[in-house]
Amino acid sequence: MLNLKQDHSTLVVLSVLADGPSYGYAITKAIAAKSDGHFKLTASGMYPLLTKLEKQGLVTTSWEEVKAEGADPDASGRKRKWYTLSPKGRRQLDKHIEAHKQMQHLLDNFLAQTTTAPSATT
Amino acid sequence: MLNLKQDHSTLVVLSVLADGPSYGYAITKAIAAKSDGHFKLTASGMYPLLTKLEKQGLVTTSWEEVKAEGADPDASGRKRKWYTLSPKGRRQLDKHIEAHKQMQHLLDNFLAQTTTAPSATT
DNA sequence: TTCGGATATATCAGAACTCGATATATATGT
DNA sequence: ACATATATATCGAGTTCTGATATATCCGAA
Repeated sequence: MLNLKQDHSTLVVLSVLADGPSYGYAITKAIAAKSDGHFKLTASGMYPLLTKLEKQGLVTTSWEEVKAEGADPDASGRKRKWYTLSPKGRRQLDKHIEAHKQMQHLLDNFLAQTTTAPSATT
Repeated sequence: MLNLKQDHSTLVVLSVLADGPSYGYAITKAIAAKSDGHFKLTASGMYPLLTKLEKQGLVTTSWEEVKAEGADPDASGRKRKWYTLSPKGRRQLDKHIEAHKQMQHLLDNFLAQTTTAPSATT
């Protein structure tokens, strides 16, 4: 189970939001599901990141009340904060994917230049 | 010019040392050269990292005096601290490469699951 | 011969990041 | 009634990041 750092978190969260609006808790679950349980982004990584994305204008937000089944319509239930990918966020996602591909390419090239393998012409 | 973070720095530095012993300044130059000028690891990232690798037993070190051409043999010239990859470091490099490949694989899979591309069946 | 740029190692400090723990509250299943 | 899941959010100790600073030698050009 790999804990994601900010760079990867950003890529992955924006990618999840590219599927449609979602909220913190659900994004956490989506990341675990889509990575087949390999990626983990906990609440203490998620919420500060989402706040940052909002400040950068990559996502827009709105609150929604989650009413319990047959609950008093006037009672205030649990709240969800929805995040929607903005056009700027969409472009940023594409940039992140590009950057990620480039990094892969450069790193592969870098490692290929060396006797990276232990030995054995055996 | 991409500034390397610790994970990538470690991979890249160990990889350079797999070619043979080297020292901080030369490793900096080697990273720039081998990445075709794309990777950058500055002194303030390099030396703390090398110290860490030494503490972890991934590299061994030794000092060497760099004598000036025809200099007084008793005069103390500039010093170099050489770093040599240890067997443990060699194994760690292999692990890092594996981890890096796995991350690539997982991330590619993750991104492939989504409508990541902007649009256009064009 | 003096001066600047390259070589060489290293730390500092403010900022940003990490991550388990904590806080708060509602919803659901047993 | 109680545990677990849903849901958002912050705290704080520790780590990492990065430009700036410190120190000193070497070398070539003016």
